[in-house]
Amino acid sequence: MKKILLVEDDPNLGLLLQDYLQLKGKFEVVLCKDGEEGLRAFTKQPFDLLILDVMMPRKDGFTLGKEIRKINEHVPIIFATAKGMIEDKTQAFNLGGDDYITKPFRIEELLLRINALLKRASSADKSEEEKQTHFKIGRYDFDYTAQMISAGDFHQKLSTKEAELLRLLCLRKNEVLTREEALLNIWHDDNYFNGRSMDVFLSKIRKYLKDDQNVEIINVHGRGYKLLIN
Amino acid sequence: MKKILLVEDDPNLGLLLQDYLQLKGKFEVVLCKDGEEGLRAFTKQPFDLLILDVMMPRKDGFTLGKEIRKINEHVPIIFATAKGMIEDKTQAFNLGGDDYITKPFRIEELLLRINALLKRASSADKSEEEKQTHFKIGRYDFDYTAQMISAGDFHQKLSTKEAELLRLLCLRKNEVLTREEALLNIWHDDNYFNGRSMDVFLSKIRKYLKDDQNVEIINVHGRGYKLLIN
DNA sequence: CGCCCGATTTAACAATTTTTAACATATCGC
DNA sequence: GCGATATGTTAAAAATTGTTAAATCGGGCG
Repeated sequence: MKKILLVEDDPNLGLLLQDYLQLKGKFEVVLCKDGEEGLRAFTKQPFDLLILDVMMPRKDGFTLGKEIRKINEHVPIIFATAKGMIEDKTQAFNLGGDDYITKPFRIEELLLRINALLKRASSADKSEEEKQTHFKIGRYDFDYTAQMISAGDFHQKLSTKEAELLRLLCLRKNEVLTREEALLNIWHDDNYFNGRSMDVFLSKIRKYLKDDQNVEIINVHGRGYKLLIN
Repeated sequence: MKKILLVEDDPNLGLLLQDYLQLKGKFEVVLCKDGEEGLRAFTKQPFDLLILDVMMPRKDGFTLGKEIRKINEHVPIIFATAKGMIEDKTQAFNLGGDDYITKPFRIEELLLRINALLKRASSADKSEEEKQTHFKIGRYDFDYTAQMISAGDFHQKLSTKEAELLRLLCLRKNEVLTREEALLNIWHDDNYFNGRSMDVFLSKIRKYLKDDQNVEIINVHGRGYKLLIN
């Protein structure tokens, strides 16, 4: 669960945002009522994203942002600013891949930006291997994004779960993909029923790949599966 | 190159403006001589900006503007009005971020406002990613502001919701646009009926794009949609 | 006002995807 | 080999999505 630091001096707005982001956004939100408090919170625990009100007593949002940048170069920041304050000041920050939003704003709009920034941040630190979307499986080509297996003019569309499972197998090809890893990755919960569901998908995927004798998904009893190629 | 629709009944002024804007402004300018003709042109092809004379026979500029706003919420409009006509009437429009200019005006003044509006439309207070208004979708061009899909001389007008949904898909192309994100963004409320409504729009958009085999909107079961290009 | 029109929503039904259930088979420790 | 557990396969049930048509809404116009 992602953790957000929200620094906003207006308690009405602050609490509203906190509630909304916790409920709708499924985030853990720490609320601070001024810049000083915000800085203390930031030094004490890690956050995935910061939302800083610009107009605040004691320490304004831009100042706080600059201080935080000295401690952490990468954490994404969203500045909430009144109209007109934008042009000059934000320039300093826009380089860092941060964002700003002008008050008043729709709360859905804020959620959108949060997700966009978090996504950008997380895709940046994904390992090369996890970005791979095309796989060669014997004589088949598997396009994870398009959810499609092809071989010559043969095309087989895959459902989302089929594609996700096959992708994990490919990433671990010739090694064991544990049932637990697959379940946590795709179903986000390792329980009996999800396990049985996965078995059904394994069965389907094997059917799709049955025409190439050099491709096989074998079971490693009690541990998981291995995609063997050649 | 930006495309402007100019609706002006005085042929002298109309041709003069058209020439000037094409030469100095580097715009493509379509000239219509009354409101009816203007509305027809607007529904047939995409425009980045409209200049409407207010005093016109058959259908005046304000009426035309209102009708156009019904079909398209976003395209920027400049009204050319005689002195004194301004205060009351324009109020209805000023909300939409439109502009007006009083006749007689210096032509440089008009050019200035055009550029200001175009810039505002594209940069307002939005984050980098959200500024984009033109998208290439396979062999189609999608103009979000004009709410129009084009390919060669084929033009398909989109409703507001259609355009917003397609825009979100474009912003996330080849990635998942979650149902929740789309619903919060466009409907501002994620519930069963809005979800079903969205499904209907998806279906429509797929029809518009069906003639390019390289373009596909696939479902990611339980999560959302992916716009695949190539 | 009542009518028309297009945009959107609601409803109905079809198709697809995923889960659950049922039963068959395999593996392991003993 | 035997019982317990794990896996393979198929089919039915449940949930989600696709599509089409009808109902509704709201603005313009006579």
